[in-house]
Amino acid sequence: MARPKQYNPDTALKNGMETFWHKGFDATSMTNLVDATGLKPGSLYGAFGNKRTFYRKTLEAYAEQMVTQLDEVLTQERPALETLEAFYAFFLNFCVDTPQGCFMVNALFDADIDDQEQLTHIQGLFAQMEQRLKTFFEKAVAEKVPLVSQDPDMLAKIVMTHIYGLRGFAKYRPDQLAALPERLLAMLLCMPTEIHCDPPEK
Amino acid sequence: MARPKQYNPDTALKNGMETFWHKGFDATSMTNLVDATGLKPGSLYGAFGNKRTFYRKTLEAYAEQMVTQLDEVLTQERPALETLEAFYAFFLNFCVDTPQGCFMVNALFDADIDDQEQLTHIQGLFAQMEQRLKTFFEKAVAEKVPLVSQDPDMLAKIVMTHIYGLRGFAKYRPDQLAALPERLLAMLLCMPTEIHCDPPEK
DNA sequence: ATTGTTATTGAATGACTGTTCAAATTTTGC
DNA sequence: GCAAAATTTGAACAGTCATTCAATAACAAT
Repeated sequence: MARPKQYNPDTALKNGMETFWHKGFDATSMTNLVDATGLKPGSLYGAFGNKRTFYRKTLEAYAEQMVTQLDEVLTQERPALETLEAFYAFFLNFCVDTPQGCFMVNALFDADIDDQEQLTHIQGLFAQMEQRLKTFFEKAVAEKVPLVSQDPDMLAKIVMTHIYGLRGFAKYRPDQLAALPERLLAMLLCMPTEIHCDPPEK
Repeated sequence: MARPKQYNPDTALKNGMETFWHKGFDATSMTNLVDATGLKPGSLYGAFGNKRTFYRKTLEAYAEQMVTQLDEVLTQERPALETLEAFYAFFLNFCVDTPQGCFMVNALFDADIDDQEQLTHIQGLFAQMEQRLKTFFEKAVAEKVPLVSQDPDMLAKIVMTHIYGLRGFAKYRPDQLAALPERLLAMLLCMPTEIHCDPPEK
C-alpha cells in the first residue's frame, strides 16, 4: 500500500524509554531522543506524537514490564512467606542493577503537582502494582502467615511505602542498602530480627 | 563605603527556595526566579552566582530549617516512645501541609547520577538528619524501648526509608496517607497493631 | 564636591528548545 | 510504468534558555 517503516517502533520506544528513564523528562531534549532512537524529528512526531506523549508511552511500556515481573514473583506456587522473601530479594537486586532509579518512582517525584492529568496517569500505573500486592496478601492472610496486619489493603500500602523508601535510600546510600530489605520484611512479619540472631551467652 | 543592597538577601533566598521547591531545578527558569525574587538578572547573579549555585544555596537553607525542626522534636525531654510518636505525627502533618513534597527528597530523586558533586552534596544533607536519628536511638535503646532492632544505626536507616517511603506515598495517594505513619511506627516497635485493637469476640 | 566602591538595570548574547512542513523517497496496487 | 499512499529528511521556525556587561545610580569616606 505504501512505504513501510524503516525503523522498529518497539526498539525506538525502548531507546526513548532508556533516555527518559536516565535523565528525566525535563533534562531530556528532543535532540537527545533523535540521537537515542536514530529517528529524525519528523518520524518521531509521526510515530509518537510530541515529547509529552512519547514520555507517557515509554512510561506505560515500563509499567507493563514491571507489572509482568511483579506477577512472576507474586503468583509462583509456593508458601506466601517464600514469595515475600523472593519479592524483597528481587527488589534489592533491581535497585542495585538500576542506579538511575525506577522510572516510575522518578516520574512520580518529578511530576508537577499542578498537572493533574499527568499525576492521575502515574497514580493509575502504581495502582496496578498495589492491586497485585493486595491480591497476594489476601492469599497470605488466608495462609496465616504471621503478618503485622490482617488487612490486605493496609499490607499492600505498607509495601508500596517500602518500594518508595528503598528507592530513596538506594539513591541516598547505595553502599548501605543491602541489609535493609530483609529488615523491612522482618518488620512486616513482626520479627525483631536480632533477638533470633544474638549469639547465645556463655 | 558603597551603595547598599535594596533587597533583603534572606527574603530573596526564601523566594527562590519556594520556586525551586515547587517546580524543581530543571523546570525553574531564570525568568521564574527573577519574577519570584524581584531581582533583576544582574543582581541575582551578583548575589547567588549562577542558577546551580543558587539552587544549592536554597537547598542548604531548607536543610538547615529541617534539621532545626528535627532537633526540636527529637531532643525534647520525654520518654523516647513519646518522641517517636511525636516524630511520626509531625511528619504526617508536614506531608499534608506540603503537597509539593519535601524539597530535599525531590532534589535527591531529581539529581543526575552522573553529577557526583551534586549527589554528594545532597547525601551530606541527609546524613545530618540520619545522624540526629541515630543519636536519638542510642538514647532510646538505652531506655529499653521495645524496638525492632537494638542497633541505633540500623534504626536510623529504617526511619530514613520511612521518610522516603511516606513522601512517595503522599504523592501517590495523599488521601490514603493518614493511617500509614502510625502503622510504620508500630512496626518499628514490633507491635502487630490490630491484635490489640480487635473487638472482643462475643 | 570628588573619589572609590558597590548595586541596579535591562538590553543583548548565542545557544538550544520543541515543533512543523514541504520536498524527496520508497513502497503497493493497478 | 503510473498513481496513490506512507515514510523520510533536514532545514527552518519562533520562542526560550542561562548568562553577560556596559551604563547608570547610590552610597561612604575624604
